[in-house]
Amino acid sequence: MARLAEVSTATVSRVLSGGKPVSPEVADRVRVAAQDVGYRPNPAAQTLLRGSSRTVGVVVPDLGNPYFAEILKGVASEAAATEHHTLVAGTDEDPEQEYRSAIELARWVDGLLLCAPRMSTPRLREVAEAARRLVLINRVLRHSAVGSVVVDYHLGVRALCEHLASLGHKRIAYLQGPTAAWSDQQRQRGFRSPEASGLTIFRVPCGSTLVDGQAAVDEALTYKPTAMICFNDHVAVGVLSRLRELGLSVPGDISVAGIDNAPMSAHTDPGLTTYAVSTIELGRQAWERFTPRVTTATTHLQGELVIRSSTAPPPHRPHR
Amino acid sequence: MARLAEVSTATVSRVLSGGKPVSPEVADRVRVAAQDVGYRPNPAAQTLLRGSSRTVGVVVPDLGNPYFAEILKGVASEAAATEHHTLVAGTDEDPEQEYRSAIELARWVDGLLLCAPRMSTPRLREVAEAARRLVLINRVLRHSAVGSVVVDYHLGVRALCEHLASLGHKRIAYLQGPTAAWSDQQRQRGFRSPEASGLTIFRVPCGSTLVDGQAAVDEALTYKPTAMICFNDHVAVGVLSRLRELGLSVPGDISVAGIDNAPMSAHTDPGLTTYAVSTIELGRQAWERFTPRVTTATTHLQGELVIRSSTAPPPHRPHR
DNA sequence: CTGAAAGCGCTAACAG
DNA sequence: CTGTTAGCGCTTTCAG
Repeated sequence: MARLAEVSTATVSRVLSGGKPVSPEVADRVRVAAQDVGYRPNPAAQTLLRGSSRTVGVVVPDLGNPYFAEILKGVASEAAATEHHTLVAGTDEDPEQEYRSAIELARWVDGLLLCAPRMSTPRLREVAEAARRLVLINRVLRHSAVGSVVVDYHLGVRALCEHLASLGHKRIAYLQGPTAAWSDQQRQRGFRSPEASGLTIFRVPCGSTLVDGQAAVDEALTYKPTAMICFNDHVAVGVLSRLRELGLSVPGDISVAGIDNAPMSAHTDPGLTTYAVSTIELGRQAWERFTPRVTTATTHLQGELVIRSSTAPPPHRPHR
Repeated sequence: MARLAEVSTATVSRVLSGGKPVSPEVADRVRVAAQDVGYRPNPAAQTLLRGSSRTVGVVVPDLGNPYFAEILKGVASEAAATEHHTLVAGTDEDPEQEYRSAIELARWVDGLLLCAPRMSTPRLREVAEAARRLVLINRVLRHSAVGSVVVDYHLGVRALCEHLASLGHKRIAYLQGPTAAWSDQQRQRGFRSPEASGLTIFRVPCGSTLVDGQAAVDEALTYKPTAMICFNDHVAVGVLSRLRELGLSVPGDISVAGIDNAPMSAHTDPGLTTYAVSTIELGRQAWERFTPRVTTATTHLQGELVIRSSTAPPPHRPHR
């Protein structure tokens, strides 16, 4: 290709990278030749030289989960806008894999976006050392050069509690997220707010998926709650489905609320009351934390209460 | 690090890559030193030398779409199992971006997995030339070294037609997918099957999302169909939601069927009759097409009819 | 403005 | 078994 245009490789490089002093005539010749041969520089060589791959890494517990899929979408789209690539890894909700994937990707990428709800703090710190730049989702770490974007889930739970209390509910079942997940603890903080003080909260082990929700309903019902707050909307959809099977009506017999406002939540029957957070915004914010000018501090994202028809005053007599 | 263990860089490389003749004593010393310093080889340098990045690229129209998210999950997980990384790009359903992303990633990766329903065949051919290895999802291209994994959607439509016909339906609205999408044409092939011969099909422009489905319902109803077949389950969920708003009961007044069997489809009310295809399997199959031993030919994936409660015999009198 | 040459970090080939 | 050396493809000095 350098041969084709009869110039040195250095000149080709100058033309293609742009903004270098090259005579217009030569520049054109090079561009034509490049087009002809379909020449594109080898990115590995560029990376080696520059010390930057123009790539960000995204590590999440489950790539199939729409919540993370949307975050990924937000990041990838921002990244693409500045000629960056996006490397991904799913970790199957396994702390060991969270660590391995993060460490592995860290070597490749300019910046790492990590959602690792279960990784231990020391290991997280190791990752922070290994990565050029690290941004955490829904988790914080005291460490220079580590930024965080966290959703203030305790405010969400608080808002849901206030909403349910104002409807007259007293006994609330909380379907917990994955054990030891940082963001579940955030949610639980909401139950210690003044808005929740008149409520009795029954904690039920659950998880983060539709199937988890479905499975946890029966245990939750043993507490005779008049409302359920679910770890997220997926769980809530599973709950609605199981309640329907049991012949209980929502919100007639029992109210159900989710968290996150998943796309489907506006279309369930009944429509799901939830705490809406914008995952696209989350992705965008996370991306911004990679740019040098932005502080490494923690960004707090607030959501808003979305009241649909899955919540209503409790029945006068408890069901059954 | 080589200094720390008092050996040459070549020896370090031999130890770390494994399977090379090194005395156990030295090997241990190197491993300890590497551990100490936290040394990890520079992947860009390795890539440059090897000519392979151990990376696959995945290009899909919408990273936020659960359908593609699951395919991505399947591929990423298979890739990780063999120490490969996964690079992604979403293309916002834009043919131009489909092309640019594909060409761009092709330079980086060992293999490219491409779902580009709208890209023109000549451009697709260009991508095939640029990529070391190319696998297409739901699309075929006559070209050596290009494999495909396609879902036989015409069989799905055929099965749905047979199912609806056997229930006594005659007037069916089909809510079309994105214009010019290859996989929509596949579906439409199903309407030319014998099973559909007794049916009158009304084609309604729609799209691939929940919101598209919601919006297309009113036009579809002008044909007074007794059943609707939707491009995919997302559309169907949007349809269910709009029909509910209109006060029409499913399946009492009208039957609705989807395609794909999205995770949520078992949990809608009523449960959605659909044609189930395994996206995980799709991802896995796609991955297998990257391994040299596997032929580049097209793999056909079949789904199966899943009958839930959104389909039933038509009402005796048409609604309204 | 352009070419020659060094070197990014690594591993394969070649000596020893 | 181990060290030395060349070179992967590019960009960036440094000369001219």
